[in-house]
Amino acid sequence: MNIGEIARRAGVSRSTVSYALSGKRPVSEDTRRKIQQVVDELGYRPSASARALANGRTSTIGLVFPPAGNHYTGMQLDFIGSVVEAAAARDYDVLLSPSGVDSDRSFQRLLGERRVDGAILMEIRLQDDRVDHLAALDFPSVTIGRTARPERGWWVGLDHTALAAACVHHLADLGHRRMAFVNRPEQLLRAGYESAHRGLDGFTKAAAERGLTVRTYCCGDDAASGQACLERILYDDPDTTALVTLNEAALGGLYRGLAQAGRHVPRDFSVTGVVAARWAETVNPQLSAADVPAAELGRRAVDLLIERLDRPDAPPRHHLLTPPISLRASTGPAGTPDA
Amino acid sequence: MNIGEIARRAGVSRSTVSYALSGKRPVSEDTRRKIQQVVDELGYRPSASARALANGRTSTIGLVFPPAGNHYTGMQLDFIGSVVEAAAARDYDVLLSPSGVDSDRSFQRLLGERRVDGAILMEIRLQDDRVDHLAALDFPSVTIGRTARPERGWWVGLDHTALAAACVHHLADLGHRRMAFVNRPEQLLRAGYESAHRGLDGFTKAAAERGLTVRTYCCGDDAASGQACLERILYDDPDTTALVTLNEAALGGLYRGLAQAGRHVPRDFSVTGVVAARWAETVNPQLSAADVPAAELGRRAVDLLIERLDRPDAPPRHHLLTPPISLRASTGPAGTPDA
DNA sequence: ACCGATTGTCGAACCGGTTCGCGTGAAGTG
DNA sequence: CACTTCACGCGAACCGGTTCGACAATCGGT
Repeated sequence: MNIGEIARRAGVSRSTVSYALSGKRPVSEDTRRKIQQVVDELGYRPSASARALANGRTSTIGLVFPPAGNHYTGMQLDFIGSVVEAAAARDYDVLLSPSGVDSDRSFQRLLGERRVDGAILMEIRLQDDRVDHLAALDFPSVTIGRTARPERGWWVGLDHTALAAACVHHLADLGHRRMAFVNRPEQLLRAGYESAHRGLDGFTKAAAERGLTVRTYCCGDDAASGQACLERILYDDPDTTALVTLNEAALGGLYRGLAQAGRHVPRDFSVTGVVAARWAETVNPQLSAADVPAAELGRRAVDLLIERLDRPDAPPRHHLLTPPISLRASTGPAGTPDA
Repeated sequence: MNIGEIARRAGVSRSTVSYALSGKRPVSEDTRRKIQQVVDELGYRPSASARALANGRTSTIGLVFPPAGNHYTGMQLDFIGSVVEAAAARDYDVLLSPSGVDSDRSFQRLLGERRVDGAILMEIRLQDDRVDHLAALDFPSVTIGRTARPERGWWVGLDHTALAAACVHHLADLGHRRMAFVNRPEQLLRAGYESAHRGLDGFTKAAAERGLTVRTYCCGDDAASGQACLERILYDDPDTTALVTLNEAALGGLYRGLAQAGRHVPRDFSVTGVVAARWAETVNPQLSAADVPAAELGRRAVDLLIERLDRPDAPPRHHLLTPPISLRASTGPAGTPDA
């Protein structure tokens, strides 16, 4: 069931079959029909490996996603789903690669063995050797998130600085004066994860601007850590009346901690942050938050990558999104702290 | 940077390079070292496409996951993560394919174009044309979940019947006499999703066995539907004191509905079901539930598939798991209904 | 000193497509 | 009717690996 077989049965040469199927050269209507008929009868489909070898394109894009041991968040699932779908719509397959660092085995496979035409990277760090490596190789790639020097790159991303600041302003407008920031785990912050850094930055600056009293915390990516973190927040400053978080996975724990401390949301305590909409709607009360448009980011990343593949020396493009805060039920006016 | 280049620089033939790297024939220590040195210097890696074409193996497995439009659940993310990791550990890549039906374009790509050596299928239905199709082709595959006739297949799965029954018994032992079952969306039930069917079955049979009064519901995969569903449950039978659910995504909504109806969990109302541990720990109070060992299922699926690839006519194998109920904080003794 | 076995390497064919240059027969033109 | 033009299809080379059969050199044995 290879192209030779089709050629034999249709009574033409292999090249004619190839041209008939690809349309890269004209073929008479008669032979085209004959070939198509044989192809349909046998259900022939050209081998992806052979084609890739011959024309140097695999029609596959690599999705490099966070290394193991990380707890995956709902956002990441939405990314993956939307990337795969958008790619499929453009006739590309998606190869998953769990990869942390540059010298990683699976990263080597992707690039060195030329399994993919281009790559999409998630979980970007401000200083990211994978990104530098790919840039040095001039390998077509798009990042979801941006490094400290995003000028020459192709990326889609969220303006975490502005989003965290928007959360602060939202709370400050409601009268909150003492608030906490619950970040991703310290390990990720130290590693330089961009969302953790820029989010922290935006929070800190906006808080200073508004003259607020704030504390910032790192928190593990799970419910138990969230609960512990909240206990610590109230221990460090019992007058805290609000928090901003980037940590989806800790959210349930934060809520539990508040409930156990007898703080009612939103009457006694306001919670907001940057979280995927689906997650925000799951907790009780529903979270007022900047909804991460994960599906849209994924789609746009694919669009950019394919554009880059089609026109190899197009100038870099990017999309920076700043979704608004969706008001739900987790924030409210600050009461008098000691009442 | 192909094998010919390496051969030239090392002063040997292409075949010698191939043998030196694969070890499939002995090569003298001297030339082996020389070749290795050149390879290291140039950072040479053999092209995956060429290799796949030559020896007919892609070293890639396909992961067929649910069609678009579905809300993805946390479980699915854990599957994907663990599959990718387990595959990477065995030197396989994972190709994602969003696919519903047999005749699907991306399904055709996977099989027809021979992009993968084998496949793992998620979201199995009792009658599943994809599974039948693959079986007819004798294409190596493993399903996560099992069809109505699983005897001749390779699969890993959860015993949803037993798990749902265990939930019923757990609640009945606590004294609950009137309970509801919250299933996945009706559309999925009608389509024949195995977890929905077997779960419903197990629930119904166990309830009959214990002489309980029960109602069963289908519920959309999101928080809003969960909330609506709970309202309906209490409207249909205000004396309901417990529920069992398979629907992770609706869980938050169910809880919210209970809170708004003034029912305290677990004092006035018990909730249990079959849910990924991470999710069960996120809600407040934490859910007592049979924890879906998604990561383990994913790992085992990869192991089975690779075993099947390595030994093409080994007899079918499978793993049926029945995780115990983890007692957390969402179930408690039934009070007197009218008190 | 001769012979058979062993060891290490090479050349060629093959996997299944794509693409380039060329030949052939029919149609168009003066 | 001879001559260009064009449309169509063919054969061969190539992509970058793997694998098989053959061959030369070395070795041990008698």
